[in-house]
Amino acid sequence: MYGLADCNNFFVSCERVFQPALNGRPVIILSNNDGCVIARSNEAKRLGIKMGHPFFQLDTLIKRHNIAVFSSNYALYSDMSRRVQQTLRSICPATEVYSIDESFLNLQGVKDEELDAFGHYVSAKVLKDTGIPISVGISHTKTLAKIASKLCKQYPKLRGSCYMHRPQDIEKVLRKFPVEDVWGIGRRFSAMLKSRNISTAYDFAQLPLDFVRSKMHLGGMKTWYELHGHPCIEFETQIPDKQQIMVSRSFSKELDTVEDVKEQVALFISMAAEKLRRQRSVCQAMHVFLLTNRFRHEQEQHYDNRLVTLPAPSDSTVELADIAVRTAVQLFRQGTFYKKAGVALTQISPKESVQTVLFDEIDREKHDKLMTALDKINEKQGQRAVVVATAGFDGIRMNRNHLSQNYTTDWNDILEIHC
DNA sequence: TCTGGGGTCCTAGGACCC
DNA sequence: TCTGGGGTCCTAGGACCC
Repeated sequence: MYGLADCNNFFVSCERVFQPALNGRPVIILSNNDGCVIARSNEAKRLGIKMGHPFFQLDTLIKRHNIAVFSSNYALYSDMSRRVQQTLRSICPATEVYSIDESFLNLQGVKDEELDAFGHYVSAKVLKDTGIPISVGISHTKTLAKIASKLCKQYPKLRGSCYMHRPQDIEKVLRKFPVEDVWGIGRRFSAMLKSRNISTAYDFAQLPLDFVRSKMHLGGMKTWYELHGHPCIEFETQIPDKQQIMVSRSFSKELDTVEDVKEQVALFISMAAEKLRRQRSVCQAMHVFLLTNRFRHEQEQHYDNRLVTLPAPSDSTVELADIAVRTAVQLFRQGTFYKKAGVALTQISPKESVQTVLFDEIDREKHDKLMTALDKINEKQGQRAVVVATAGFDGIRMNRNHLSQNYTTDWNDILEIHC
């Protein structure tokens, strides 16, 4: 049996833990740069606010319904996520962190007749320890467990956990479950299925496997088998290293000077390099890109980008920033307004297994020492206490006009709560 | 005025090898 | 009438996820 623990309206729930007055009130959380809606409370969902809806179009609705608005506060959400995972790990035989708000649970060792009670225990324990309400789904496969957890959100009577195992119950659920909500069936495939009158998970599961294979390939087949109760997506115990590390942002104001672009790119590559070092990897290529505002149709559109291969694998912010900034300067067009920029590190490999280059112009040992010192200082003194000079001290040019406090991670904010 | 930011896997097709 | 047949590796693009 597979379990899934899914935090309800996670970002909203995080804000509510520290501001209980928000309970019962519609709440929305905005994407970076306060661009669009990325999380909604049930009340906000009922008002018809959709995922991804542009924030600036919601003015009147927000006033009329007294909707609480927050910029995304990832420092808070990451820390709350860590707490939820900690509780889950303390009571489950094993867990697989799937995303910031979801973990799969390995239920080996829990007897069948105890699974229902166990699910409810997990749900209650996480709420008690962290203040975050969750929905637990338990079934024969990951895909079915996902469906079971979604049922909890629909039916409060289930009290935060749904153990779905009897064939007749599963069939009953699948007959009502929209095919587009099935894990693994996205927008494109649901449109294709709907045009053929396949509208529920049950309809999909009744399709001949050959059809699924021909139209939806391996991924579709896995989903099909999983809906029939045959596991195809296994439990992953260890988190694999990232094969790509990307940092990119939209800016509050478009950038049209090469200095501004250099500064932001230097900042992004520093953040990416830090993530790279955290997983003890090096990269041998980077992708740098600059984008104009895709919503300004009257303006000429550019996607200026370049893939650069490094002379040797590296994890040094100094070296990577130098290359990234020089690439950005080459890409920069005078008279162009850039709305977004980013870097992606690729060709990533473990640091230990790297082959040294014979004619290396860089003193790797020196860079390593410097990076270790830099990471240590920044860990202690807060991010960006020390930066490469090109990155400047102003941070990312981003709107975050509705930010809550860092209740759990920032010492000043913690003091304020307790005083 | 204002429209997010990450990731993964799979497949098809081209380059290249013998 | 006529085209060799396997392979591997890499990349771009499309699908998906949150």
